[in-house]
Amino acid sequence: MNETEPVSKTRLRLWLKLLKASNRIEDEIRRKLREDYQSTLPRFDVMSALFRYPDGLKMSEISDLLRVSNGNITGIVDRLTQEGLAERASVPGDRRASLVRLTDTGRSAFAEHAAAHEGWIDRLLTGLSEEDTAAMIARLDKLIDTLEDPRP
Amino acid sequence: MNETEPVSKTRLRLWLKLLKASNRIEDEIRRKLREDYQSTLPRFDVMSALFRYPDGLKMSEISDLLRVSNGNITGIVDRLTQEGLAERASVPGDRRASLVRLTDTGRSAFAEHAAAHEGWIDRLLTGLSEEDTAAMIARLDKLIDTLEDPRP
DNA sequence: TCCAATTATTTTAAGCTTGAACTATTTAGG
DNA sequence: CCTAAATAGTTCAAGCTTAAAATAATTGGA
Repeated sequence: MNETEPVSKTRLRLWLKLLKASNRIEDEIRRKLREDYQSTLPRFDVMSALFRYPDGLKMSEISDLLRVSNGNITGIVDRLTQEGLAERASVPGDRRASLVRLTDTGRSAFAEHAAAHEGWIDRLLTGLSEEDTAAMIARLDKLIDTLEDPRP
Repeated sequence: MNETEPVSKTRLRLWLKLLKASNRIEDEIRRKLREDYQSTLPRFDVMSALFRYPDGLKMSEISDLLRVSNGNITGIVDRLTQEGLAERASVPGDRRASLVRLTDTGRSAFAEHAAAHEGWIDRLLTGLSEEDTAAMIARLDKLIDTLEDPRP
């Protein structure tokens, strides 16, 4: 590649490769969730958040954690509760809010999905050495730090 | 981090960071496209593909390039043509197929969006050094190679 | 105590996304 | 030449996603 490539072009190339890699992995995860569990990645993400908080999360806490809109969470939680995987409970002292928890069924279903998910990722990333994996993690940490920094 | 972490956990951590970084950047790109151009990332992607092929692409060529379903492309191209940014033309000798091209309006709009897009990526990735950028690119190339390898 | 401002969630309209079914057309083999 | 199989694109149902509007409830200051 040309040594005189402007740094903005190099960064664009980095972004396109980042996008390509994450899209390829995500496509595979979505396919496996659908085929093996008749589920979806957004449901998996919501269940994952709820799994980490056994006492439950409020709707807006879920949307904050997952960085998606409240309206989106309403729809996903509606479907999870319809299928008996999650339930809404009232919040003492605040009739506006509701607390969402996984049911026992939901917890065990998620535990199985999560184990399988880890196996899929393990297989997909087998081609990277441990050194490359560690080196990527270190640099992604730096990148994430700069992305989260509110300074311009 | 614990030296004895299983390699599958390390790979899972890598995946989650990859996802976090690409989601943060993508969210910002989507926001800027909507606020500055009243456009969307899928439209940008389709226009980008068409921009690179001035003689046009068939519908299924667009869906192959972008790795999305034909039905999705139908909808996006419908809206781009309704807004005068693209047009469909017939394919000599094959009445099933159609060829999609950007209009002059579409070409100039995309050129502006693409220049802005490069500037946004440049700004978002400013926090990474040139060494780190190159090191990431090299490793993402390896990762992409393994993801594209059809061997199990 | 009252009420404007704020908050929590749902609803809405619009865009995107998939996989499957459907329609129209082309291709290839008998 | 004929027709089954394959192909190109559209339509459909269902799920996701956003931002904004709407509704119900809470909060805090005058």
